[in-house]
Amino acid sequence: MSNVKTKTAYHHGDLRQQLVTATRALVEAKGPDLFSVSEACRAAGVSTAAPYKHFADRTEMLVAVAMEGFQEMAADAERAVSQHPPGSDSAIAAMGVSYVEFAEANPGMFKMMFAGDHKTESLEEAGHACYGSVLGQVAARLGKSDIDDEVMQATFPLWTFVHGLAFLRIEGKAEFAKVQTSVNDLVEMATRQLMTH
Amino acid sequence: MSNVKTKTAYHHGDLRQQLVTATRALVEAKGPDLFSVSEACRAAGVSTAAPYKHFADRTEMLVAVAMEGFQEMAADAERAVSQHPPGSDSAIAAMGVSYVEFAEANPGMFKMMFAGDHKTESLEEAGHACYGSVLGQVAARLGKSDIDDEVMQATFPLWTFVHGLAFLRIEGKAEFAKVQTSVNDLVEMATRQLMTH
DNA sequence: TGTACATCAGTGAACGCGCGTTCACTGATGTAC
DNA sequence: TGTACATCAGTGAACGCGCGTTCACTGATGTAC
Repeated sequence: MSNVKTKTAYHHGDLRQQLVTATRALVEAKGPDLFSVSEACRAAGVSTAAPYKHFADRTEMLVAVAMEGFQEMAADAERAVSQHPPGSDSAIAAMGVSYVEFAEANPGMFKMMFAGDHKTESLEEAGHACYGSVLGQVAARLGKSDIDDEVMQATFPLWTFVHGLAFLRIEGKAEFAKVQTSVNDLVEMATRQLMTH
Repeated sequence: MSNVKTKTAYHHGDLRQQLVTATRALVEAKGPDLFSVSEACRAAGVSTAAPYKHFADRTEMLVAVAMEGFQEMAADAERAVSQHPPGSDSAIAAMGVSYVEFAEANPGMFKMMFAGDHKTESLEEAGHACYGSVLGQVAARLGKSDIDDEVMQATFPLWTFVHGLAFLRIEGKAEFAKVQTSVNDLVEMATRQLMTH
């Protein structure tokens, strides 16, 4: 299989994607700060100089992983929301649940996406796109056709809640606090409560 | 002044505390993963071998900083709660606000305290002590004399919310989401809403 | 189809660097008499 | 009070290590004729 890799990878191959995948695995395994270019190269089976044909530096490799994260997160949210009536509490809650589930499935990447280091215009955009679809649902829920200030004020507490839940679950604090309630129930309850004025 | 330091620090001095302070500053400046023993030594004005008279290794230095964090956090919460009627919504909200304010004042330390690396029994204890005083307030609010399951289920969403708010504010996501509502108002509203069943 | 050439992805060796930790040591301090 | 000694906090040099990045190179591929 390393044979196949080598064959397809050389020249116009998929080394860039292989490196992103390796970087992603390392970010999960030891965190973005402890990720090293050398180790990603070892994992991908190439020399330590190879990445510089695809990325300007170490940071760009991490940014590529974060981008992949935002894209997957957006896709997850889209899938979740599509199974509920648009603008319903359950649609909003479903997006929240998918957010937490993404974080639990990709804790290293999730933390990195929100770590604030390595900011890029395209990363910022990807983040806005994710948040935008939540804003859209809340607007629909409030019977509004555009995203005005009221929509934004109403959405932020929901984000706050699911973001906190994502982190606490990643770090095992749900066990620490002896909570057995499922993510689904927690998010549904909070959505209902926080949407009440 | 480095004179004074040297004079008082040598032999039975306060090098340990000086190193903790230096480590703390570095954790704030560049994060716990990028903290280096050498740099802390430079900051404290001692040789790189000196810390090993006070700490077993690099990790122990970070643990000491996290401990300091939990103690300060607990003190802040105590101070905040003492200015409100015990078991009131406003007392609970005040603890939440102090949590977020601590995080904003010590973002690096805060993230490290919840990062999950470097777990220690005494750190775990310190965390429990912090959470315990919130549980106590919620129990009082619910008219209970002990911390039973209902109290714990009621408390967790509150923690979730303020934890999420702390992180989002640290990372500047409140501006990202164009929210101007103050931390105080956000926490008070959420407390009221999440305490409703 | 065959050949000459330009392109450019990946190589492998090297660089300078800062790191965590260890070691035998030194010399200021505290204590026993 | 003075002296001899034990303690032990801090030194400075050294260790082996893995890192990010650069560099001249090689050789497979795509293209023009």
